[in-house]
Formats: sequence, structure tokens, C-alpha cells
Amino acid sequence: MTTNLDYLRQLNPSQRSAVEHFCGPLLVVAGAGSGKTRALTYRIIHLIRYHKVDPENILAVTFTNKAAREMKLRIERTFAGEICQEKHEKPFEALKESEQKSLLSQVYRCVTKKLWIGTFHGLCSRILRYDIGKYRDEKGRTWRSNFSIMDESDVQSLLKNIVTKQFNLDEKKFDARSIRYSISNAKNLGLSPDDYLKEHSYPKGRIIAEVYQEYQNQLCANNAVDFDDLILIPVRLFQQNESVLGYWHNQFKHILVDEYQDTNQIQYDLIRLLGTNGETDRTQWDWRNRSIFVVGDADQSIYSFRMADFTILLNFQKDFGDGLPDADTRTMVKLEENYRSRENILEAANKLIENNTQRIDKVLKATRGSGDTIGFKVTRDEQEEAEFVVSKIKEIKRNNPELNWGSFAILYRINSQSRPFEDVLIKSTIPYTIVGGFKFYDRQEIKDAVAYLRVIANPADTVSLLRVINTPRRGIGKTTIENLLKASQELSIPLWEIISDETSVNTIAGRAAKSLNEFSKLLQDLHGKIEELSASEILTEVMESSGYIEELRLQGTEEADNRLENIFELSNAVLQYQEDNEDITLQGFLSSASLASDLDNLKEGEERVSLMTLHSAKGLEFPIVYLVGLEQGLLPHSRSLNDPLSLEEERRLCYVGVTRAQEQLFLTYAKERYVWGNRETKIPSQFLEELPQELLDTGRGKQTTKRSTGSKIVAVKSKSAPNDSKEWEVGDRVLHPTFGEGKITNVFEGGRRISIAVKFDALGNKILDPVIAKLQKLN
DNA sequence: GCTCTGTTTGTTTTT
DNA sequence: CAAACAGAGC
Repeated sequence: MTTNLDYLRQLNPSQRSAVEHFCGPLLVVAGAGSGKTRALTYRIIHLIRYHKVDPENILAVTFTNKAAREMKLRIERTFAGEICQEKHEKPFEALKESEQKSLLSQVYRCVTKKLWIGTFHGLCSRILRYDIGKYRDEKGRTWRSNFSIMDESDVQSLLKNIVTKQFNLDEKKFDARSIRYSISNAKNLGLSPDDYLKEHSYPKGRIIAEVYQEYQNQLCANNAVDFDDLILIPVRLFQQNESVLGYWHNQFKHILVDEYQDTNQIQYDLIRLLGTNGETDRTQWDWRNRSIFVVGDADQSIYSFRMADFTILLNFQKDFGDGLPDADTRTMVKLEENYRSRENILEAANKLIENNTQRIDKVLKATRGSGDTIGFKVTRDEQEEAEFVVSKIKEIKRNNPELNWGSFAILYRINSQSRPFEDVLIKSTIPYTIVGGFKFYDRQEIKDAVAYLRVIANPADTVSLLRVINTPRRGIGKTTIENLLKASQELSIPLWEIISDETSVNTIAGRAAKSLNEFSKLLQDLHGKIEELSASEILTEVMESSGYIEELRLQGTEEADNRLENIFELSNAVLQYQEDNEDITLQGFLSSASLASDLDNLKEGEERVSLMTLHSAKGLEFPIVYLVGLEQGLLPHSRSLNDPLSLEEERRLCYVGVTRAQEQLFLTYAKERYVWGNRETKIPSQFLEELPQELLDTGRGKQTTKRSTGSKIVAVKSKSAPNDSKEWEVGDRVLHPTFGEGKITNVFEGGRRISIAVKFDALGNKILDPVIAKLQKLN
């Protein structure tokens, strides 16, 4: 019997060699629209169908939950199609509906269900539900499997409390936000509080290390972890426990990572540990029946603020691969044919990204006709910008009956730019969805409901307990709570243990004792039934019995009705979760809820105009794209203007936007816009100049993209720079201790900092800080 | 113990 | 121009 491998015929040679790769490492450098998702999906199918790999042994990491869901769906469908051909010798579509259904559910049971597909965070939380009990950090802290995942605002208030109440620090110097950022960065580099202290001995660093230490204490006391811990803890656990690592190493024989350019250090550590079983000597690596397969595009790396580091991708060949030059390597495949966009759009994208220095050379090759020129519009302000875009949408839709509202996307740099577009869309009664901004799970009533569920699942979660202890109002006031907290601190036991003991409550709480005991009884009751009741039953029960629903009903205002509606929506989400997953436990639902993103709501086939940030648009495509707000200070964002590295990231962001478009792309720029309630005059984005001017169509013939002189923020000079940067000049040969010899191709001056771009003979372009990198000038 | 209101503060991007 | 917060009044 010849296995029917129909899917291979749909691939070009490079895609095919990626899909047919079996064991060992492979880097797939995949340009925008080059069919990388297809390569990834088909490779998984090929592993199972052709190489007979057990789906259980495949780990595929995607960037979003949505991407994971879609990949599963595609695998399921393709698989069903293949099996159908093989068994019945007819296409899947020819089956009766009932046969289709039963085939799909069979594929689900044998394949999709067993695959480990998800985001780093989702997959790691799954691993932790098995193994977190085996972890012990360097201070001896431990966690239990019913841990809570703290959301960003919980973390924020926890930290604020530590900074202001416990440490009495100056809030100006140590605001919770920047401390959170430091801690998160530390965790993404794999640093514990002690490690952090070692690396930062200066006074401020020492204090941050102390706050970090105390923050860990409190997470532990709440039996809670934050987002970063979801990845950090497995890595640490694997490092300290050989047998746990061995188990998961053995489980995951084939590891696939999508969007590899946006992984950070700790995620890399995780992949490396799983792939190599922690063996550092690469001659000892055993690739029999194993592989690491990563897909990415350095030009689309846009998450460095989250510590993503695309040099991890650039180093793949050195790390895992054979390190041979491009022409000879067997561990890298480049996908350069673009199946998405019209040639004009690609040309613009290619021209734009050429201005970046640090990249793997790669050109998107068009496979479709040239298409229209790129629309460009200068408007008076953001209001006119929105009106222009919406009227254009209407016009194009009218002239192209095959398009629906879902064919259009409006992309912007920051969420607050959506406002005027929403207004105009509403006025025109055009359906739209807005991705990002305020999430469903950020709504007050949803957070209340979820907090109830979290306390029931994990009574040690004092943060959630405090949120609901007096919601709805049951006469448990500030002083009562403070007394209870004091008691719990003195006895160093969780608040919950005080509250669940009637005698203690009666002693401490006084007037509030009665309602406190009722409250505690309700939660205790449900906590006891956690095994026997489903998540949705618990939700309904707690919302009714706590009086939460009743209070909203009594209010009768429009707002209260809205909240009731949302709670109803939440219970639908729970039911949906139970439908989609075998796991109907409360904890299962709670972790999926914590990790849910707004992007998950974006459904294909929904005929609505999409509004989202450029970050959210990654991985998506639309026939018609409006990339708006192309102004200095917005795109590129003002915070990147004096740092060449961030500026390159902004350019990549713009590149991501441009390459989302299939048929047509519009760019807009508003001369004035409200910033912080003030009108501000804006100058055009420098990226506009970098695009091929002949492709820009202003609709009137005359080009108006020239910027006023003197507005260049980043000076690129070769000679006679006014300050002492003349030490480094374009054309100089230099020697770097690790990168070797190279030639300076650019000198950037931004404020006090100087960066230079060097093309190394062996390693290609890199941007360096000459003060940090110990560069030597050669003559 | 709870609500209202004036003041302050701050905006990139997100799993 | 928000939202979030603190302090005063009920």
C-alpha cells in the first residue's frame, strides 16, 4: 500500500524539504506570506502519517492561542481528507455530513487531542499542573498544583503594596510599574532574586532585588505564580531535577517552534533543555528519532520589549545546526516566495526593510501580479484620517462585490488610535471588531466572578479572597479586614484559615462575624465539592448564593443589566470550555481564562472590519489594509527615536503592517492629532521616505512626502561629526573579540549614545555600542 | 463604613 | 482626556 501523501504536492521545493525534514535540527527562515504555517502544519502531519510518530510525542509551540487552535483545526481537516482518500477513495466533501462528523471526531481522538500544541505559557501551565509539586526554589518555597495565575493588575497591586506599605520606599523613585518591568525582565533572563542581586550591586538594584524577594514570598503565600513563572519554574525544575527533565525530554521527541524570532532567553532555555536533555556537550546529542524544528523571520521580530531576542534565531545555526554557509548547510531552509501580496506591496516591504542593518539577507519574491499602487493620504487630523479610511472602505466594497467587511483591516501603532475609527464606523453603521485594548476578562464583574472561582480552587489565594470578601457588600469593612489580616500575619497562615475558623472569626470580627461566617461557609462548601461539580455548576452556584446576581438585579440600572449580561457570557465561556476540552475541572478553566487573549475573539468568516495594533496583526492577512498614523513619534514611536536598535524594531513593525496586505495597501498620515488632550503638529514618518516613491499614489498625482528639514532625529554621518564620534568612521576595519573582523557600515548618534553598525566578515551585520563591545580599530 | 468629587497622574506594543 | 486615587462628607 502506498501512503497517499497528497499534501506534499501542494508545496514548492523549499517548503517540501522543510516538511520532509525528519530528525535533527532545522531552521526555517520564512519570510512574510511564504507559507510557513502551512509548512509547520504539514510537517506535523507528515511526522504522523509517514514517519509514524505518535502524536503524543510532538510539541508545537505557537505564538497565540488562536494560532494553536487554527493549527489543530487544519491538521484535523487535512488528516480527515487524507484518510478519506485512502479508505473510501473519494474526497472528504463527498461524504455524508454524519460520516464527516464521525471521521473528524475519530481524528480528534487519535491525533489532535494527543498533540501538545499551544503557547509557551499554555503548554508550561499544563506541565506545571503535573509537576509543580516537585519544584522547590532556592529559598525553599514550594507550590501546589492548584496554584493561581496572577493577572497583571493583581501583580501590580501586590508590588505597589510591597513598595509603599512594607518597604516605605519613595514611590517616585520606585514605582510599581518599573519594578514590575525589572522583575519581569529578570525572570525572562532566568534570574532569581539572588541572581539579580549578584548582577546589580548598585543601591537601586539591591532594593529591587529585595522587593523581588518579597514578591516571591507573597506569590508563594498565595500559592500563586505570575506569567513569567509559568516558563521560569519549569526551566528551573528541569535544571534541578534530572528525572523530571528526563520524563519530558522523552515525552517530546519532536519539538516545533513557530515565530522563533520572538522567543526570549528563558523560552530558549526551555526548548534547549527539552531537546537536549540538558546535555551541554553537543557531540553527545542523540538525534535519533528526535528533532528541533524552528520557524521564524528576524525581520518580523517585534517583541523585544518582552525580552524577545532575535539573535537567538540568528544563532540557531551555531547552536544546533551545522553552521555551514547558506549554500551548503543542511540545517537551514529559506522560504522566500511570497504567496500573499501583490508585487507592489512586496517591493515596498523589501525597500523598507533594507534600511535595517541587523538581519539575515532575504528578499520576498512575488508570485502574483503587480497589483495597484499603494494609496497614500495626508489628512488634516485624526478625524479626517478616519473619515478618509471609512469612505475608502465603502467605495472599495461597493466596487468589488466579492469583498465583505471582513476583508478590511485598519492597523495602528497604539490602541488609543482606534477611537476616531470606531466613531466613524458606528456612524456609518459598518460592523467592526476591535482586537485588544480592554479585554473581556478585565471587566470588573468578570474579575469578581473569576476571583470567586480562584478562591474556591485555591483558598490560599488571598489576593482573590480580598477582592470578593465584601463584594457584594456584606458589611465586612476595612477595619475588620485589617484585623483579620493582622491575625493571619502574626500566625503566618493564609487569611483563609482564619476566616474558615468560626471561633477565630467570632473573636476578631465582632459585628461582621455573622456574615463573614456565612461567606466562609459558602466557599468552604463549594471547595469541598470541587471534584464532583463542573466548573459551570460552581460558577452558577457561587454567583447565586453569594448574592452577587441578586445585588445586580436589584440595582436595575442599565449598567447592572450589562454586568449580568457579561456574567451570563462568562458562564457561556465556561460551557464552551467544557465542550472543547476533556478537562472540565475548575482549575482547567481558570488557567485557560488567565491565558486567554483578546485575539481569540477574532473569528474568520465574521464579516466585520478589523481594528488592531500592528503587534496583534502579526500572523494575519487581509485583502485590504489601512496602515494609519505614519508620523514621527507614533510610527516610529517617540520612545524609540533616539535608539537605533528600537528604531529598527519600529521599522520591522511597519514592515509587518505592510506585509499583511494581500491586494491593496493604504498609508495615511495626519498633520495634527490630539496627544494628552493637546493638539500637536506631526511630521511624516521617516519610513514614508524609505518606500519607493513611485509606488505611492496620493490620488492627486503630486507627491507630498518630503519632510521638513532638520527633523532627522538620527543622524547618519560618515565624516566630521561634531562630537567625538569621529573615533569611528564608516569604512573603518575593526576587530571584535568574539565576532572577529568587520567593516563599519553606519554610525548612529542618538543623544549621548553612539551605536555603530558593523558588517562582520563571518557573521554579517550587527549593531554594537562601541563603549560596551571591546572593539579595536584596525588599519 | 460607604459614596462622592476634585485632583492628580500618565500612554507602546502583550503571552 | 481619560482613569485612578485620595480625602472629605454623609
